[in-house]
Amino acid sequence: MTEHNAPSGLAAPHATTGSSSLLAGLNPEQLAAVTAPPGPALILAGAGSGKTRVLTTRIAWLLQTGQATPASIMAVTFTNKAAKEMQARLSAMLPVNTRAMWIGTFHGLCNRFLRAHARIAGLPSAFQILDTQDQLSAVKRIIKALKYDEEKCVPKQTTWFIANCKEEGRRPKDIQPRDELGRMQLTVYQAYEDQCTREGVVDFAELMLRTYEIMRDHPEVRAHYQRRFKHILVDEFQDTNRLQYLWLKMFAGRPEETGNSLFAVGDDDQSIYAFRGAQVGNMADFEREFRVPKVVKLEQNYRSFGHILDAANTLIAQNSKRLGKNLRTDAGQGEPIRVYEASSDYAEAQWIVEEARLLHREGHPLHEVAVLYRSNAQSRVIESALFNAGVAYKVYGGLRFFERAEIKHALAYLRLIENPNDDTSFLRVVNFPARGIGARSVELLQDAARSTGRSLAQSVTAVPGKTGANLQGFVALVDAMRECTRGLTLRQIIEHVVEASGLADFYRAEKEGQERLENLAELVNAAEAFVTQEGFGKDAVALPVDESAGAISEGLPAAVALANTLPDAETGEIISPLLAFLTHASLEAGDNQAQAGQDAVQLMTIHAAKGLEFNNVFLTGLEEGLFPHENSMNTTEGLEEERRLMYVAITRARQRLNICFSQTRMLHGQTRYNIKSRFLDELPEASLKWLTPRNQGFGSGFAKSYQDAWSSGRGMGSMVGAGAQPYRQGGQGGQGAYGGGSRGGYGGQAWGGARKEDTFKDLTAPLPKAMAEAKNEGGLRVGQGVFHTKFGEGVVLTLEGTGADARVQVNFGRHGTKWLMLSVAKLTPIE
DNA sequence: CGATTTTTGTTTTTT
DNA sequence: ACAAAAATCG
Repeated sequence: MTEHNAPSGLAAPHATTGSSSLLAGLNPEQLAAVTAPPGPALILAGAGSGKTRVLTTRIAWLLQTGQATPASIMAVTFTNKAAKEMQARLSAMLPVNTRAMWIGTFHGLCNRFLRAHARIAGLPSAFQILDTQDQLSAVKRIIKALKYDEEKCVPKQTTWFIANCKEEGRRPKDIQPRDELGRMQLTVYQAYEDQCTREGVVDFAELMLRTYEIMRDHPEVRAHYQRRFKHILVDEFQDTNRLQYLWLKMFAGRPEETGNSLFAVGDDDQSIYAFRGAQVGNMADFEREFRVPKVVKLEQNYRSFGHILDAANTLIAQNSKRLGKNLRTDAGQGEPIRVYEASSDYAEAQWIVEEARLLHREGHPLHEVAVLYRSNAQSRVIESALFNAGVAYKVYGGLRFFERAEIKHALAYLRLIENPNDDTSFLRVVNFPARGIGARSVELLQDAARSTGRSLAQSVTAVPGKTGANLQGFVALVDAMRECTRGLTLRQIIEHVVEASGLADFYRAEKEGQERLENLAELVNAAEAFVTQEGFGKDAVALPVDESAGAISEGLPAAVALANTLPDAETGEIISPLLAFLTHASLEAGDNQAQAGQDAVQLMTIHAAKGLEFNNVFLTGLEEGLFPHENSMNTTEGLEEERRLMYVAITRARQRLNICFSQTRMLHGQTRYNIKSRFLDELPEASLKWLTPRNQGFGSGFAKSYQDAWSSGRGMGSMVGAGAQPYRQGGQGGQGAYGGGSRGGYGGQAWGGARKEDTFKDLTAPLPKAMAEAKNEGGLRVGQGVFHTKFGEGVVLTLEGTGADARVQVNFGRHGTKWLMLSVAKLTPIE
């Protein structure tokens, strides 16, 4: 999203010609970054410090001052969105031929590289790209074929193992297995590689690794690219993994030999992708290995007000391994951060809805209101509340366009047209729509293919009888589609395949198939759009190895794209528009945002919010175990990454930040009692405004939320376990549209999962014994907040026994869950 | 073989 | 709670 140069949303100055105006409006830090002398540069760019502006201005400045030609520039990003934005901003700044530059994602550029060097790479020129789903199904297939126990050699973990190996640059031959599992995984890895080679497919990690290896092993190729790309710029450098760093080093070469400049922009405090292999250490390594003369720090923030930055700075200061950076602003303190403690996730959502409405009434557009959460599961209750209140909202994340089942089915047929030996695609659609080819037939076919080392399509004649005939029928169908679509436009090809495959008929017959039909129609549109506006084949275009500065791109696109064919650099083969589109579909999963531009509250995970900014932010679920997440809070590294995530979340807000948490929350069908997140304690008290009393007990919070829920006539499912009186009435409320009440009311799970048999449907039944007991034992009840001299704040989960035997289970958050004897432990109720 | 029922597994995610 | 994958039945 656009980074503004003032919290008020002041737009960047218009670009004109002349480098002086290009640089106008930059602060001294930004200016130093943009005009850094040739050689390695590391820019430590804080949140909202104008990072994208610096990156694009740097390129423009290099071009304008004649230090670089377009063809000598490579700019690498992680997402297609970032690459597109860079391209767009650059074109707005300068009348420049961005086609001559290599601007794209790591994987997009690798794809471009490998298409140009398919032969050296040992790949068919029409190689296809496996996504994560395809990869998993391929690995599953291999594990089954090897007759390994899926309990021991878990498919998902094995794909993770393979990806990790590749990201460390390790091929099967480089690996020494240590144990049984390692040996199994290695065997699968080897078989997977063989299978990918046989089918002519590569996965994402393979794109990177194969490009790296070619650069490493082919001096003439390496020399060419090192000679060509004098300026390599990298965005979000803190997110690079080991292989990506090696890859960059390979393109840059030794600076003293090549004279190339590697310009890296990143923020170690916003490193939130260690879980998928990102190595923040690459920043420090880069500084050391390349002897970066001076790290430029962009600490002037143009986004948020003072209280928000104070909170962010104070929080992140508690992390140990940092390059060190402190954000500052000229914008004044602004409003304090508001903190709200809710009694339940439901009440939390309710509060957010009310506040969002209030903001809307005050004139804030809804798209300037964002609700952020740690995990996707949290969105549901918020969506419900917004929906019931009639407030427009939009959820980001989830299934993307090209990941939808019907789209993947259609793409599988298209891929088979392009490459009949793509077994993954074959298996996906061989019996979809159903055509009498069951699991047994497929197994026979796989056995036949395995014994001859051929593809499934090549082996159909080896299966005898009726099943064999069915299989041959399927192959004939695909062959017929290939024949019929020869010479057609991309649009016609897809339309034909959707009909001829039977997909259209299948979904027309389905009750719920309407949406899927619409998506298939949308696929045709996407293809059409790809051919026309995207300037077809951007990703698939192969550029001659010996092209000279910019010359190649000048006349090429218009003439050749119209012909819908492009010559391959080396082989002279034709790259079809279909192949180009399939590549596009693999590398760009497609937006999942419907109705863009509609004014709606923005719902997303904190990860998804990185790089975005909003006037009003609601940060939800600040509870121990949820944020920081329980799976990450037991190691220092894990906790520090969670803290960086919190830092990212805070710095999304321009004007108003609201943080909320809840005493109870439904998770996996059980009510959980959490205590507030330690991150709240790590924020400066002076920047916070508590809307609810500190240390408020469960009871008083409940009273309010009960009123809210009851007056709006909604269910009480998540509030069970509060007081006696609302208990019954709440059940009746539960018959309404929402909250799970319509499915037989609340069950025993409301008791922290301790009692499985407490499910009762009679809403007039007397209170369960557990509740009566709980209410009186030492003045404690389930959900009660307590204070312990050693463990600090906690929440009562379970009460057992009476009198001297009375025991209580308490969740103390970071100190874990403890069983305590009431007669021994010093517990003070918090009210 | 194909539909129905049971079991399972649920942090974050781009390419 | 809830969806997707696996197991089981006609």
